[in-house]
Amino acid sequence: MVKKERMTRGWLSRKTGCNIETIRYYEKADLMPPPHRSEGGHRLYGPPDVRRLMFIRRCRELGFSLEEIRGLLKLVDGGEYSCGEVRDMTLAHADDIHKKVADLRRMERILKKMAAECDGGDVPDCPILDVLSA
Amino acid sequence: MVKKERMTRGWLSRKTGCNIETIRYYEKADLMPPPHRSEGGHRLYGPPDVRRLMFIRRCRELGFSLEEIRGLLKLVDGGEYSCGEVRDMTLAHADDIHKKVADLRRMERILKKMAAECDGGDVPDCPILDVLSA
DNA sequence: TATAAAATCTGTACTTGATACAGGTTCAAG
DNA sequence: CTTGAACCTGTATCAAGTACAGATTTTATA
Repeated sequence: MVKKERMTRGWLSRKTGCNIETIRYYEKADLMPPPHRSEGGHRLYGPPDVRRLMFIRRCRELGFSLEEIRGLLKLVDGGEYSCGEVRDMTLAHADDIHKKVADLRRMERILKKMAAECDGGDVPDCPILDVLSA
Repeated sequence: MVKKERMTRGWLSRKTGCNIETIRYYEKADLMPPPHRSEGGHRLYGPPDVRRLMFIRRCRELGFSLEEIRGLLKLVDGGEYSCGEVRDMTLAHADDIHKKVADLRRMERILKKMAAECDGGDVPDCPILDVLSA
């Protein structure tokens, strides 16, 4: 006998790691489609919803805005996705991230240097403002 | 005669690229110090404010919360902590940054890899979308 | 100098991307 | 058949801004 598990909002939340309230929010925000409902009005999902929500979550982690994700999903839903458009968005994001990494590494190095100077006993004259505001 | 340019909020906004309203917001949020005022009550800034605001902006771009930036600015402002405390906070921040760098590098790698798999044409099976929803 | 136009002032409302809570209903286990 | 967990809706809250309204100040032009 197969264990019949109801695929409710809580189930989807557990499957995806997405906050249960956020699922409702994404539905209202037109990222997730309105799901089927039980007799009593409870939301009922399925594996495709897991896939879609994972996609949304992954995109958020990668720094896409909900608006951008809506765009990506439209490509998915429409079936006529232009791979070039998706690639362009992706590369633009990758480029942003690359620049951020460079700055963060610079900042890390400076903070470590400050800490080292601080070890010596005198208050360091912090150069971090200069570096990041340049 | 030197052209005397009033260093108002609009000036600071133009110098830093920061939204003019956001400057007021940062003042209320204790990130920017209350500036001097003209006779009529208009805010008057100076070069140090440009430096500080640029720093805040860059930190935001790098993913620091206002709370974290407040912490960094306290280190920068100095005087409030013992040398040991400064060193500890600084190293903690450096550690945070190190983790952020690792995460961002991972994201960048994934995005680049996905883009590489994409030939840019109108192929109706975009690998990026597959990868993201997998 | 008078006055119009631009900039700024304060306070409040709206936005995004969630998350939390209140009070009521449905579901499933015992 | 009860009872508690899970779910429902709606609204409130949060962070980090952004926008607007109506009043005042500053600056430029006639």
